[in-house]
Amino acid sequence: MKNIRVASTPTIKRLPAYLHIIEAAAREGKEYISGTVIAEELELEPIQVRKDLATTGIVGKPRLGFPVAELVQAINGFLDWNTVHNAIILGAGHLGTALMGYRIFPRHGMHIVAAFDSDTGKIGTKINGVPVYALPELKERVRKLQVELAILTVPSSHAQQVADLLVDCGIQSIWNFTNIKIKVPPGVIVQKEDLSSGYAVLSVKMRLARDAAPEE
Amino acid sequence: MKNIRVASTPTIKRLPAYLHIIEAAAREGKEYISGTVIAEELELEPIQVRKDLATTGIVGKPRLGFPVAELVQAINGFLDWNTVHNAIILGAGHLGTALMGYRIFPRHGMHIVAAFDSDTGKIGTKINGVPVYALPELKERVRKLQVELAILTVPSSHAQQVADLLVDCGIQSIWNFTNIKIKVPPGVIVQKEDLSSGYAVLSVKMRLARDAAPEE
DNA sequence: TAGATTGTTAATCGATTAACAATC
DNA sequence: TAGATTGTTAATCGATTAACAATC
Repeated sequence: MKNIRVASTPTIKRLPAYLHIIEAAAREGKEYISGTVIAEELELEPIQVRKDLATTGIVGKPRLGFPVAELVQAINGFLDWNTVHNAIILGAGHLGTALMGYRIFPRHGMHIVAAFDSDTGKIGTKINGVPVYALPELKERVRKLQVELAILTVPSSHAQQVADLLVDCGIQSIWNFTNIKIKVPPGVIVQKEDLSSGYAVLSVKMRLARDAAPEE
Repeated sequence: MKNIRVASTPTIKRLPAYLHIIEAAAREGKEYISGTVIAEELELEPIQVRKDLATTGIVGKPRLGFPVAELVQAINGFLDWNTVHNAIILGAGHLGTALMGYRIFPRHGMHIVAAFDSDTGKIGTKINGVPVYALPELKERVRKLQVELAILTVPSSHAQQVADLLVDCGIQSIWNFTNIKIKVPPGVIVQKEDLSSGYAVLSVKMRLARDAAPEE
């Protein structure tokens, strides 16, 4: 299990898309899948897919491609998606609720075991089977439930404040869905899910398309 | 208005974060902001901020920094966030509802003017002030409301089918929140918001942190 | 003035792409 | 066998970073 290589961030970001396709192939009973086929599906270059898959350590067979079952195992292993990680949601609004309902997360080892909100109407209820607690209970619940990851879906105005709380509770990893760059002590992992970035890229593409083909 | 430069995708993705900070500076009444200050706030290199800001065409003053008001205008102009774009939501579930409630979108020119869903319980109602229609009405509404952008928040299993519908209605830009790579004709812009990618990066970071500091 | 910050040009770094022998 | 696909090594491309003169 020690022959796990390093991979660049762009490579890591592409792995889930590969996994998605490879798992579909597995369900269809295919034994091998070629980098060429994956590349076509995702509109990537075959060489890029091969290079990326090389980081999993799985060797393919010329003419046939890569062994499907091994690849699924290796990618899941590389991403650590075979291990269970308990997570909590901070902010049981629509976004938080949407994430609680995502079926893929538990399939990738992420189990949302609790949500926290300041709305007394929600506290004590269950959303999608996930119990909603009040914030003062955070520390104890985190300890008891062995929470490793906190998902931040509170309003931006509360983001830093809640992040501070999380850090205080010993949370080491935060998935930040707010548009605030939160400040945390060194060592705490923060992954920012940046809607604005995506929208910016989209906006520029739309502007360029409009500029290219002016009026109708 | 023609001195808009090109910018790389990484640069475009950083611009909203810059804008966020610069607008805060504007609210505080600051006339100038230096690249150094922005860099510190975002934990980036000052040289990178300067390079990025150079694409806006705004020239800074040594010692002082960049003129705040001009930067705000230039970045918004570059991102085309001063122009109104009508958008629709496909799939009025929790994620769709969350997006309808985002206050930042209208501030960046994006107005969600309608939502579409197959749930008869939702059709005819308003969510966050946005009317929910049935899918068969799509074509007519798109035309009447002059919709430019469609936001795809349907279940993955329906993603391609709904995307086909959108293309058929003449939609040129799709913001895809499903984990499916949808197929569209050339010319149609698709921006994929990829939760799995973010989760993959986070997972690997967590694994590496764990491997680095083994057991406790 | 002194010195922090800009803008530009050059150097470095890293990711993508190309080329091609090896091979199932 | 023939040929599509792999894996490796090298070339290219593009983004980041460094260096530094110009300047407010």
